[in-house]
Amino acid sequence: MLDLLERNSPALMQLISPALAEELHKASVTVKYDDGQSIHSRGDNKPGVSIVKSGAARIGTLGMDGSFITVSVLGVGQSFGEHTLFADLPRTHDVSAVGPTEIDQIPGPVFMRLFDEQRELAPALLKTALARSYAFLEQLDDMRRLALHVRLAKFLMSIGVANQQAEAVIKCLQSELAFTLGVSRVAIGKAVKRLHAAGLIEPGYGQITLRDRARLKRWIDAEIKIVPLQSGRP
Amino acid sequence: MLDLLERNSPALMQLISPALAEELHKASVTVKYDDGQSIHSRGDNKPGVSIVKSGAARIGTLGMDGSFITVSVLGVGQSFGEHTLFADLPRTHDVSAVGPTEIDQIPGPVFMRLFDEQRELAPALLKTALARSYAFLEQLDDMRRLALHVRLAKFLMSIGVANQQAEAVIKCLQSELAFTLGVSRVAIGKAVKRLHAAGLIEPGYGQITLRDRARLKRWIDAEIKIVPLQSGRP
DNA sequence: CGCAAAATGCTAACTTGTTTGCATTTGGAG
DNA sequence: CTCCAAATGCAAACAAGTTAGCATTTTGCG
Repeated sequence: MLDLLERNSPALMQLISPALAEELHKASVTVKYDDGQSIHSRGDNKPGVSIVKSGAARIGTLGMDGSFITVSVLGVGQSFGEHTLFADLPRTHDVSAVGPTEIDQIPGPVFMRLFDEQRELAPALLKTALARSYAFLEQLDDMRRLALHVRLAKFLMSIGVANQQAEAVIKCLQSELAFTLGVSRVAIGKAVKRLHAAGLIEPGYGQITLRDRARLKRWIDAEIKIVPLQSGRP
Repeated sequence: MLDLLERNSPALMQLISPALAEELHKASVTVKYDDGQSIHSRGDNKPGVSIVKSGAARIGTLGMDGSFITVSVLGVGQSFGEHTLFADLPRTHDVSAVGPTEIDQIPGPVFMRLFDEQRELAPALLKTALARSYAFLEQLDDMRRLALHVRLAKFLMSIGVANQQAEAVIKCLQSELAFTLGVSRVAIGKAVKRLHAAGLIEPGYGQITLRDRARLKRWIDAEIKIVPLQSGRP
């Protein structure tokens, strides 16, 4: 499943020591879910933190008309639900399993006890919260500022990142891209055509090839027209 | 200045004890800015936390073409820049003063020392970070899901909240609303006309009157078509 | 291979936003 | 009170999204 936001976000479990990770796991109740099964519903009022142990969790909002808007898909090690403890909010989103999934559920009071005892938890939680906050903000900015084909290019770039070579083949359906970027398939089709016409990508059946990632990056930077950010600290 | 996001967000300084607030102030360097003066620029790499002592700070992104997109306007007691310490990010936005403004600047190492010593700081920071995160998310959701006139209604509702009576007069220009919601004045004009036609608001010169806030709320809930959230904890 | 299902391409009619330009209304300064 | 500047209203031409429907290409299965 493609995801716009969590790709570059750190996972809580990777920010803490193995010992603390084990503590968290021991403090939790592990629940198994089948594909598509509901983990939490918007409006639920049972405070606690959840951590994806295996599989993935789709976070989103279910409309009364049956529509569903995905906010993010969390992978192994990622946490959610912190806002029920620290921000006095109920569950704000619907969460469901993507594929067979195990979730470590840590009840509110238990988590708060660990939070008080284990000093390394606070900075790790802050890091995930702030990184997400920034990812959301960037997304908001992009939606206001950038044309769809530029947002698409940016997204494809963020996926193709793992690859070292200039060319990168991305296996994805246009309908998945549409869903992820929150637009229709037709609109994605047009955006793909534009990027193809610019010689940046090569569309295929169930895949898109980035022809030259360095060139694509330069093209994106030129389109975005704001100062590109460097790495965090020197 | 109207702001979409911070209206319902807690301010760091209101979440901590007066003693700790004083500690933070003592640890900081207070800098004065004139209206419009730049406080930070995107890409700056000087880690630290800033707190609005008086006035207000506009957070946004300046495009190379001169365009500026406002993300939020922070009022007295609100903090920013935490991500430079906890999330390993450079300054991601341009920040400038709205009116004569004083900012308490706390250098990174000093803030981290206080963070380690003062246990109440972590939960307060988490609360602000998570509440902002949720506000951004809701905003993203609304942009994808709701028509402009519904978003406008929701925003007017959030402003008129302080008032106890059914009617509430909101002093604001349509161009300010346009700026805040990130659309053109013409689009706001059309949205206003629609809400007026529905008998929900009464447009005026430099103001908009909410005719019946309870009815407006019901109308919004019906349009939004997702489960309205209740208060945080019972 | 041959076929059915899936994915993509494309068109048309429509909606809602943008920009531009100008007319009209309103409030306040002199 | 008069007049000017600001705010609002409105229209036209355009841009970019939506839904709906259907043609075409591709893949994988029997």
